[in-house]
Amino acid sequence: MRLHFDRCIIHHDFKTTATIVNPPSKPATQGDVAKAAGVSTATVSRVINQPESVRIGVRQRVQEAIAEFQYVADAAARALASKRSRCIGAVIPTFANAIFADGIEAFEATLNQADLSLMLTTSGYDSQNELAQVRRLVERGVDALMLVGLNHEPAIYSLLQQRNIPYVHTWAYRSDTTHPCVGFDNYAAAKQLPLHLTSLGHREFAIVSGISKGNDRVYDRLQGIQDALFTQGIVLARNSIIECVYNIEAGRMACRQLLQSPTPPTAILCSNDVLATGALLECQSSGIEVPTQVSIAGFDDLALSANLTPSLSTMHIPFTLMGQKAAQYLIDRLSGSTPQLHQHVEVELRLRNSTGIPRLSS
Amino acid sequence: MRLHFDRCIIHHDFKTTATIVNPPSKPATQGDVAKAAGVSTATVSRVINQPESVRIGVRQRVQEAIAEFQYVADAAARALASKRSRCIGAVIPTFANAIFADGIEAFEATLNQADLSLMLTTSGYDSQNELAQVRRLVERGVDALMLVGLNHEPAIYSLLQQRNIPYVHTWAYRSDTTHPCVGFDNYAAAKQLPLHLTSLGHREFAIVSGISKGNDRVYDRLQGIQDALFTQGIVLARNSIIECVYNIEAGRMACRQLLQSPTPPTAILCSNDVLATGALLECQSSGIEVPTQVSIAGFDDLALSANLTPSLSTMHIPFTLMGQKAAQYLIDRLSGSTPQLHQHVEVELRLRNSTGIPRLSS
DNA sequence: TTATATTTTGTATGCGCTTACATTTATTTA
DNA sequence: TAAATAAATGTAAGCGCATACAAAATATAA
Repeated sequence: MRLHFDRCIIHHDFKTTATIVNPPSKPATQGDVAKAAGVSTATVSRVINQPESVRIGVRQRVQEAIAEFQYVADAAARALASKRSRCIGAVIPTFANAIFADGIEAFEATLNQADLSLMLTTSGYDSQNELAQVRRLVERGVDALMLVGLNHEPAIYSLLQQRNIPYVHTWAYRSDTTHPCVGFDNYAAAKQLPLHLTSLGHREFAIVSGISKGNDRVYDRLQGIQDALFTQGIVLARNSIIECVYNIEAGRMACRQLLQSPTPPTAILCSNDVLATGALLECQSSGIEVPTQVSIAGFDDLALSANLTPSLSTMHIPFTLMGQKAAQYLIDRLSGSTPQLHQHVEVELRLRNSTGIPRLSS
Repeated sequence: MRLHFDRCIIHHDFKTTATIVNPPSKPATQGDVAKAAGVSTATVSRVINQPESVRIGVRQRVQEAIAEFQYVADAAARALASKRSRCIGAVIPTFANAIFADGIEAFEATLNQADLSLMLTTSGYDSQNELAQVRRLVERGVDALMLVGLNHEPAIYSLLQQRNIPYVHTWAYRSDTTHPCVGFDNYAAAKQLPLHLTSLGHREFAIVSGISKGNDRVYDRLQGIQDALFTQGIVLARNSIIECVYNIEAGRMACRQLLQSPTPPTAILCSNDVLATGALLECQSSGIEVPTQVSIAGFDDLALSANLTPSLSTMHIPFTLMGQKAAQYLIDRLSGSTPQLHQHVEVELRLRNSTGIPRLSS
């Protein structure tokens, strides 16, 4: 559990092993290995790419030679000759807030298991920027691509079709689209929390949403919330819906603004946990009690959410599973099979302590 | 600020432009462009790689042909012929908690400006895993590599030297090392907060640290804190130092354990904001007032930290600048120049509301 | 055993680009 | 204006692999 006390910095450096540092000579080529093993380069290539097709004895000889030379096949040459880079591209909106962390980590891990590498870039929630990033990835020769959300610049698709590059949409699900997707229905999922709150007796709502323009996930969540409320006979006033960027400060400001209204809501529905966290923290810092004075709900179930006080009621998304399935979809596509075009993952309402019965209306 | 109300999901799809979807014909090659422009492939290559070396008239003709064919140079072929992949690798411990978000985002942006792409992988804070990831990246033919922290498996360096791949360490700084680094002195930085707290009158401390084994940044911070306290005549008992993984739950548990002690500390020093956040949230949920009952300090100044109540006193790190400088170091190395081997970025103490004078000792 | 089918291995071409070198064209100098 | 010099362009040789096809080795059938 602890280190012994020590006033000096003793970097526990890894022991500098006595390995002779190989002079910066040229790395061995397939030809070197072939010569050493007494076979042709074709055979070396085969033991690397389809070992079963080489007789066991020969194969071992080659493998020994490979080990001896520390031979590593040149990726560029392989890519050029095979027309496969074994790299997959992905564009996510941002690294911030760890919104995409779990999904991407799982996506990459699954890819790696299939000996595929990930090339990850960010768009900053900007569709033109996304297009530029996709273009960059295509130029890099990625074999397949992952995109967050359903709506993207058409130029992206022509780029992809032109080169016949498989792709998949994630973080969203829709069955009535020609594009492959792996995710969940943001619209349907977003309906659940408002319905829960109306069942608790809430009638005065406000929404803190991300920027819906150009972002189908945000848009769908926003619509889902509004439609759910509408089924309960509730229609929100203009100033009860605030759209802002996904960060905590924005969530705080939006919350403050809503609570300063002459008719403050009894429940604030946020389309993302980052915004909900901001709202919650704003309440904390201004002494407003949650959920007794106002209920707050989020969406995404980030790591932080369950640990806030009060813990945040939110929608849990199986990001890890989603990332794995998205990766598997592309792997399958690349292997020639035709996986299911639309894949759904189940979300789950997590009712915690930031939501409760409404205060007595004033 | 808002959308008009609408009960139907209207995905504001991008207009499906009437662009004829190019048949999946083969992408144009340099040869096609050359023929169309009436020049040799060498000239096409030149207008792409060193436009100034081609006469303006010819250059334009070639550029028109490139545009007409929508020609994009094949990355694999370029890499094979030029022996440069224009890809840079990076291994970070994790995507979680957004600890590395700002730094990596800046690192990638700077790389992109130099027409370099990033290949990002995670090690899960495991040095063997890190080695495996580095191996993967080297096999992919990255031109250079970025590594977080100072201590790594020696095998990594032999791999890199063998192939003469430039690399840089980040998130840490040390002048007495042969390895290039861009970052800050974790040891020196970690000393500041404890000294501030002793100046406030604190004498009873506890530390919540990350796992120091195999992690030089955590180790240095831990030593820095202990050494700073030592200069004030304070030596911590074994059970006042807790090492745990970097997540909020762990921070909460550590905090709970410390506060349950018969002689609870008046100040808890955390080597990271994630742990500090956990500690703070634990205090909130168990009704312990911060800083009146216990002061809590963090390290890193994550986006969340300033928004907690009370806001977290912590050490601000210029992650964006650090990422930019690290990228620039590699860009310079690749361009043949010899940038400064050790580059330092300034950290800054951010005293906020989670620290204060100690409670009356019981 | 021989003829035939099957598996294993080698030969040789080319993936699409960069670049050293040779050649041509433009520019400068005397 | 011609000769010398400099700049622009073309020629052609790979870069290191994968793979179609041919050839050789082995297994199977008759």
